[in-house]
Amino acid sequence: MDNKRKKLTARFFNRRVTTVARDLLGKYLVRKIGDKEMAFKITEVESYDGEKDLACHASKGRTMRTEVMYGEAGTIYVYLIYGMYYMLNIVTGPKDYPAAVLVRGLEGINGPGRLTKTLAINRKLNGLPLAFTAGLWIEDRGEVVSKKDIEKTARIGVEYAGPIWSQKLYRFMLKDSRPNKKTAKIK
DNA sequence: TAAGTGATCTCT
DNA sequence: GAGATCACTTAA
Repeated sequence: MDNKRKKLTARFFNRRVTTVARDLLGKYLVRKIGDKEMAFKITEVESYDGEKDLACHASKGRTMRTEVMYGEAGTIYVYLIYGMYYMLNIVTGPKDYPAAVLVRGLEGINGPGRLTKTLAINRKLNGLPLAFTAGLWIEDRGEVVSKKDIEKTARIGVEYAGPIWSQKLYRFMLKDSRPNKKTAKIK
């Protein structure tokens, strides 16, 4: 194994969700399908932190759908939204504490819906541990991300969570790989 | 800017 | 069982 490529373990994910989210920037998401391997740098993430976070699915309590979020750190949480798009999340924090990092953007791929389409991520991965066996894992390739390269903003599409939670700076992105967005309209 | 899409949750 | 909701994308 190449010593520049360190696979992130459950220990990495078993920390505060915002810390994990920030640290995931600059890491590589690796997807292996058959003999083919793809790797993309993570450029944008959001964190969802516990039942108290009204933007978090688990804010309504434990259900069949959210059960995965209560699981072990490093578990893959995939769900379908708007009837068309899969979202990729990584469960963080201790067991029985529902928190997860939503992977929103990779280098060259903007938008969480397109991300999962490109990487062929679907419901079959839901609940699996982030590992070689699932064909999906995250590597540290030795790239250093300094604090000033990280931009913190409010999360997207969570206005229903109310002013307090929708304004939390739980979204992290790399400045230098910022996608060509139209002028950000943050109201 | 509008609309499509289907799983999930909440009420009867 | 029925209806509302939703963390997005694409095409005009």
